[in-house]
Amino acid sequence: MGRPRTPLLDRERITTTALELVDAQGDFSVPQIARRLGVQTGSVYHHVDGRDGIVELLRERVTERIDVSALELRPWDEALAAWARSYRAAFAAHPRAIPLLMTSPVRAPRVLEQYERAVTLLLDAGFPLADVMPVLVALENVVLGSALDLAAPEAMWEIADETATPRLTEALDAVGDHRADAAFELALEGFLDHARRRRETHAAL
Amino acid sequence: MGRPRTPLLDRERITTTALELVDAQGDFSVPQIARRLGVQTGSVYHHVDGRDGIVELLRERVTERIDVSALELRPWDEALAAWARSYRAAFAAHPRAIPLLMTSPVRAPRVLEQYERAVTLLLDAGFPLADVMPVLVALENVVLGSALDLAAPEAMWEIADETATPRLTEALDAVGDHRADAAFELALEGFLDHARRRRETHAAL
DNA sequence: CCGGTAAACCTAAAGGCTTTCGGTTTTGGC
DNA sequence: GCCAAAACCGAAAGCCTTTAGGTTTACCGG
Repeated sequence: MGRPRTPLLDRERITTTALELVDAQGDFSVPQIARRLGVQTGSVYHHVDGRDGIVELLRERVTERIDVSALELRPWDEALAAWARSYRAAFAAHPRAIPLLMTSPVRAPRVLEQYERAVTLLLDAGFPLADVMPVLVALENVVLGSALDLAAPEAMWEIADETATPRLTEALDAVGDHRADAAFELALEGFLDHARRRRETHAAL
Repeated sequence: MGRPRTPLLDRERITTTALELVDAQGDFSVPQIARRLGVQTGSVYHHVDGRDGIVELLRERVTERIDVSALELRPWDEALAAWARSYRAAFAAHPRAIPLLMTSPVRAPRVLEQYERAVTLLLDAGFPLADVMPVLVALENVVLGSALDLAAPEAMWEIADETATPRLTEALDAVGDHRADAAFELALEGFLDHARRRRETHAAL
C-alpha cells in the first residue's frame, strides 16, 4: 500500500472531479471524489483544506475564466459591461455551482484581487467611496441572478398543480431559449443607466 | 413511553425551532430540533416530510410576512415597489435563511400564488407575456441580493490580508449602517425606471 | 361501556458524510 | 546510504438523514 510510485492525487484533479460532480448532480462529497479517483476518502485531506477548501478551489476554477483585462477598458461603463458579461459567462458554464459558491464567503485571493481592481476602476471614474460597494454588489446580483436563471429555468418554480397558477405557468412557458441572454442584456443596460446617472449626480455636486 | 398525554410536537413548533436555529447558526438539523423540543429524532418525521419539508415550512413562515395586498395597488409600478419592499423586509428579518431557501425550488402553494398574482399584475399592465418572468426574476434578484447584503455585510468578503486589497478594504469600511437601505432603494428605482421604459417601448408598437 | 383504529412518541439501525490519526511505503535531498 | 517528508491506506469518532417496528394513549362507533 504506502506511497504510490506516481501520485494519484493533486489539487488540479480534485478540483476537476469536484466540478464534474457539481455539474452532474449539483453537489459533491469528499468520498465521491475519492471513489472517482480510486483512492481512500482520507487521502484527499492531504491535498486540500477540508471540504470548504475544495469549495474555494471550485470558486477559483470557475472564476479564473473571467476576463480581468476587461477592467482596463475605458470608459468605466464599458469596462464594467465587458467585465459583467465575462463574469456571467464564467458562471453560466457551471450554473449548478452557483448555490455552492454563494453560501460561503469569498476568500480566494484571485477573486478578491478582481474586486480590488473593480473598486479602483469605480474610484478612478469618480464614484464616491461609499457608493462603490453598493454599485458592485448590485452588479453582482444582476450577473449571478442571470447566470442562475440561465440554467435553472424551470427548477426555480416547481409547479405541481398547473391549474392553481395558470398565468405563472403560461409566463414560464412563454420564455424562449434566448430570453436569458436578452434578459441579462436588459438588466445590465438598466443597471448601467442607473450607475451613470448616479455618478453624474455626484459629479455635479 | 408510548403516546404522550399532551402532544409535544406539531408543525408550528418544529418550524419555529428550525427558524431559531437558522437565525442563530445559519443552518439546522433534525436532531437539533428534536433535542430542543425534548423528543427523539425520529418523532419529528411523523409531522413533517423530511428535512426538505422543514425547509419548505421555513419558506412559508418567512414569506407569509410579505404583504400580498401590495399587488392590488395601482399603478403597477407602485404595486411592484410596495411588494418588493415588503418582500425584502420579510427576508431581512431572517437573512441567514436566504441561502437555505435559494437552494431548493419554490414548491409552497402560498408562494406560487404570490407569483401568480404578480404575473397577472404585469400582464394587466400591458407587459408582453415573454417579458413577465425576466422582469420578475430581475426584481427578485434585487430584493434577495439586497436582503442578503443587509445582514451579511462583511461575511461576503473575508479579507485575510488587508494590504493585498487596500481599496476594497477601504470601500467596505466606507459603507455605513444605512447604506443597505439606500442601496436597495437605489437598485429598486433603477429597476423600475428600466421596467417602465421597457413597457412603454412595447406599448408603442 | 368497550373494543379497535389511528395518532404520537420511542428505540434501533442502516448508511452516508466530514474529519482526524496512526501506520506503511516511496521519494529525494544530504 | 540514511532519514525526513510525501502520499496513500485503514480505521474510527461523531455527526447527519431516513426508515421500520414497538408501545402507549386518544378517540369514535356501536
